[in-house]
Amino acid sequence: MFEPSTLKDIAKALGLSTSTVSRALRDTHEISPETKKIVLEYAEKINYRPNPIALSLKERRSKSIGVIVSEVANHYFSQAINGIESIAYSRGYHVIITQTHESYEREKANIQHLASRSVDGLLVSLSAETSDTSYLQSLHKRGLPMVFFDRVADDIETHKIIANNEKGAFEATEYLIKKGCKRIAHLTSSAHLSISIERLEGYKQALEKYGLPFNQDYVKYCPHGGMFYEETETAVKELMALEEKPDAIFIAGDRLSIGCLVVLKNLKINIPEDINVTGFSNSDVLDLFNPPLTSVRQPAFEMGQIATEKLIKLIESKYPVYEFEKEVLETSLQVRDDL
Amino acid sequence: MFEPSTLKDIAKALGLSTSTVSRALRDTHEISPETKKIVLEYAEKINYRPNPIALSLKERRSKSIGVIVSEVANHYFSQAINGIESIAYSRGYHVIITQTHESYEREKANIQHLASRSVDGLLVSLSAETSDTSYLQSLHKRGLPMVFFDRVADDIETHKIIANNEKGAFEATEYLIKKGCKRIAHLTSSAHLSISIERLEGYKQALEKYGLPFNQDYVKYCPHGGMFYEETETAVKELMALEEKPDAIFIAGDRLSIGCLVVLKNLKINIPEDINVTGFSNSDVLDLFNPPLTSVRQPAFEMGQIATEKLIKLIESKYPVYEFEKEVLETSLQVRDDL
DNA sequence: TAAATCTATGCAATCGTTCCCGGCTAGCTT
DNA sequence: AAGCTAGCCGGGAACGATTGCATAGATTTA
Repeated sequence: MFEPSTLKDIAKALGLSTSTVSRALRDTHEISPETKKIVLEYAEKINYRPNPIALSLKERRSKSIGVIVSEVANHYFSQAINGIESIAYSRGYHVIITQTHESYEREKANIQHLASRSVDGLLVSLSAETSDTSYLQSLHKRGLPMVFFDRVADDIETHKIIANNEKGAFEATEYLIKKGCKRIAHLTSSAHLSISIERLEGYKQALEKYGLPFNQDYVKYCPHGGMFYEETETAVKELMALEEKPDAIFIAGDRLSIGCLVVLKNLKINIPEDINVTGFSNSDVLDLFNPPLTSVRQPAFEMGQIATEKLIKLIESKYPVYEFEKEVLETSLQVRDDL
Repeated sequence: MFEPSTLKDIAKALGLSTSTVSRALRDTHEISPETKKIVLEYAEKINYRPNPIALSLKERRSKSIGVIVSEVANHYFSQAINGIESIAYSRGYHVIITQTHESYEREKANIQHLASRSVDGLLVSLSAETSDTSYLQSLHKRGLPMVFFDRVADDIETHKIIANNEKGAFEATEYLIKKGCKRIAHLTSSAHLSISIERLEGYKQALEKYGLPFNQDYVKYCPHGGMFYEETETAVKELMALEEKPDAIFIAGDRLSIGCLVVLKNLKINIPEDINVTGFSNSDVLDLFNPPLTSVRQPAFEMGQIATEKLIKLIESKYPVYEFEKEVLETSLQVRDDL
């Protein structure tokens, strides 16, 4: 079943050699116009398509890039993926998407699977659980091109595309402060993630600017990025059990933001009466939420595009690249006040 | 850069032939235990991994399956993809996801790209725009295994996994009727999609059972599945411009349901005062919406799993398969009343 | 003791494609 | 007329892995 035609088939049918057929199809100058015409017409007729696997073997590249994200069911990542695809397909590259579900083990397995399947490069956003990136290091040292986006590994020298997390976090916290909140908690993903560190920093800076004290008890981490309901629930409960209950929460991630709203609803904690909330999210439908959630939005699509462009440039570079850039894109605060 | 080691490298280093090395690694009985040990240890040391591309060329299969959905940023599809991955990876298959964004052209391009990249099989959910499936037909005739899920092509003989759309639609409509609605509109995707036809049928049956008249003006199609805001907006506006305004809308899809809520909000049409709404959706956070949306939920994860199992069975079958099944899974009505 | 069997290994073809190299036949130059 | 070049084409190696067959030496058997 399903036996695609090969060069050899054409050669046999036309009484030519495979090399002639190959050259005719690739439009080399050393094939006579008549032969070319015959070959092209026959190839068209039997709908010949070169076998990409054979090509990959010969060219030692697969024209495909691997993408590692925590999950596609995340507004930020699904938008970033659209950006990635838009560039990749226009440049003739395949996109293979894998999900870590915030698990280090799955991340490692997926990436090694991709690398051994000969993807030409990797677009990586680390999982929440990942703190050890040595396996990535070794792939990188062996010359596999990779570009990080969103959640980057600081100890690997390559291109990185991130949002201005500090400023985004600053603005979100400032927004809460200007609404009159005094005790602002911070719910975030795992502590070693680059985005967690940067967003925490922005949060701290806003507190400092407005003369509010920083209280470590107000910072709650979710090592699994809120993949389990219980994780988020515990964090919220701990916050609400504090002697000095927070009057606001700034949330550092897309999944976490929505997860936190669910928890608050289930715990019958009302927004904004009992507590104010704002967070990072790229969801388009936050307006529909009750109450609407003011959010920090990242330029996900553009981040995906830029990361892919840089990756393809790395892949197609004739010489090893040693100059790497960290591109920082601005976020935007989407104010949704329940007036 | 990045030159993985090959059988030849090992053979040369150890003074053996590639065939011996190959056999030693595959643990054939005809290699002496000592040789095996030496080869295995050396392979381990240099971290040898067989080149999957060379293997694909030889075995004439790639151990990868292609998935075609409208978009991953859709709760139904992202859950289905998780189901697909869970089975595929456990069976050693790669998953390549492509998005059509409801466009026929992109669907065709993606599928032909996948087929020419030698995926071993296809998991297909048709785009809203697709009515001509002849290009799929021809691939199928040439022997490429494929399984449809959710949005199926009736004229292609293969396995199909769908939800009980008729019953789901019936229950949703019935729910609206029991709430007292008399003029129930139906907002749906493009008319030729299998799910549209089945859901319309369930809607009609509910109307009939409860003695309500069927009015064609109350049925609005979105040929692009609501990919553009304007498309949904126009449909809703047309409904609300009718002489006998509907007092409820039953919506036939995930994206459409959420899109419709956004439109209603922007048009300042209030739920449930001005109109009642219910629809198909697999979103986990509908509870957070204002007002909450009662929805029909499909067993997306299971559908993905079953489709993948059947596809792999097709792929690995030694003989051509002519007996195909249509598996129908039950939906569940998630009642969310704003009491 | 010679033949048969067995063990351990190497050779070479194969998958589909590209490309280097070399050969042949014109036609052109001197 | 002999040599040269250009145009056109085929042969075969290579990419990395598997595998049927051949073959070497060692061992067993009649």
